[in-house]
Amino acid sequence: MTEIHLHDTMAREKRVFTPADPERVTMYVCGPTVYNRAHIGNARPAVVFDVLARLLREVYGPDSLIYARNVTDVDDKIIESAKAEGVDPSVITERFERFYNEDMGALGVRLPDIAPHATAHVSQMVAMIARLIETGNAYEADGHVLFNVPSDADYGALGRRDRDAMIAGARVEVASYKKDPADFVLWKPSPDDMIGWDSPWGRGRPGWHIECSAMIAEHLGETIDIHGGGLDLIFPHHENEIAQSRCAHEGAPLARYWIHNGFLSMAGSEKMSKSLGNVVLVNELLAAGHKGEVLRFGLLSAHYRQPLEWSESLVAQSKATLDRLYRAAGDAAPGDADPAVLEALADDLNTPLALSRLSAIEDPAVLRASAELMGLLGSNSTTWFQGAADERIDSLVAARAEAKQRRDFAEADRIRAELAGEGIILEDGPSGTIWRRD
RNA sequence: GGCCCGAUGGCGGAGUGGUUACGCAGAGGACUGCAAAUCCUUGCACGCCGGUUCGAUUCCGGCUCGGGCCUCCA
Repeated sequence: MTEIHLHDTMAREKRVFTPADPERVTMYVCGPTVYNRAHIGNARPAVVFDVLARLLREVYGPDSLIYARNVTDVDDKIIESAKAEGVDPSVITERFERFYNEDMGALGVRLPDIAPHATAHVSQMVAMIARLIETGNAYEADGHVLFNVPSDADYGALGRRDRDAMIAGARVEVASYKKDPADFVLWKPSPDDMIGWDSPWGRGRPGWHIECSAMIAEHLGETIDIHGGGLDLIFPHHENEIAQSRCAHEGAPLARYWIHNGFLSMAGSEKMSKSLGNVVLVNELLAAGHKGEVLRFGLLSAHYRQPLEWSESLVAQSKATLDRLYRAAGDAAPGDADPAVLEALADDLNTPLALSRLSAIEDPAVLRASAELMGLLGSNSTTWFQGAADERIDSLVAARAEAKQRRDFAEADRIRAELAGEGIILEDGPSGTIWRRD
């Protein structure tokens, strides 16, 4: 069996991946908060962990992985959007979850096995919060329930920061009801006109961090194999998840491997973020005519832990490379994957190396199977280059062939130029002329 | 301010204590009626300053620049 190595954020080094149970590998990735459309930076973790899921299925068997990616469908930003539109929050969350799945689907991201929704797990959250109060790790104050950070001696291990650093750097005013400035919210009160649930502490709604802890315990267990997400989630989100889960589960660690993807930035600027307004939405890129697979290739062109600068030229290069790979693959059915490609992926998901190894593959069937490990080259090449069939183009191509036959090159070139004006490129090969959309 | 990460040729991007991938773009050639595609050939790099070493892009230290996190941003 292929040995997988993964960089574990907790250990700060690459470790051999050994699942607790090879027949039931568990992975949880923090999914979207559904209140707006995904930008290309949001797509990076979705694509990266999609590739990891494919790798795990390749190595351990298709049915041996349980991959869960949550949907955060209760959140203050959602509440604000709903209020702004004068609709129920579910209208917002259902709309943007659909958009999210459409956009990610266009990038070749498969749906996870489980997509738990926060709103469907409030009772589990309430139970976990109650348990944390019991164990002395949480307390009720002013309608809120807070996790008491000093009660957890191991707090801060993932992000490697001590309490003084956390407090010294705090850029948000500390709420007066907190016993300790580092304490974070597990439950907060909701006014009557706001979405909320009844609880032992009054009507309210859960804090963000408890959602993931409760859903992981419900669907995957107390200790999972892999927990993933973006680098920015290390602190506070994952740190808090770890503390909640460990304290509620008698010290059982939440995850055995922590995997974090690096950030995507826009060329010449800083982090792409909603608050900075420098976002490029996935659906906008698609609408501009970029194929989802091209975007996927671009996202995989850098190692997942490296920073990635998104640019027009990255998209253009990705397309050029993918075009060449599709030509090489032709319409061959997938055969056996090249071990060198699998080996690159097994080495901490080294997709740039894996992609480069595709170039060395001579056999179309092997190329196709190897690329499919990364969710690439899934179409047949005719569809890739031509899209929908077009009789008008076919007949023009036929007319040009006739013109060529009678050596009327002026007419042949006229037709070729006419099509070129529409972005159609002709290629004369030994078996006739084929066309493609540029 | 604290913690963390990065810096490789025109561009993207692996990797390595000593012969330095691969792709895109460029140049030349073959092929083609001309192109396109393909094939062949080809130029181009390891941020700066020290140190360790027979030898450093690779290890160590410092610096510069860039990026991320510091309570709900992937």
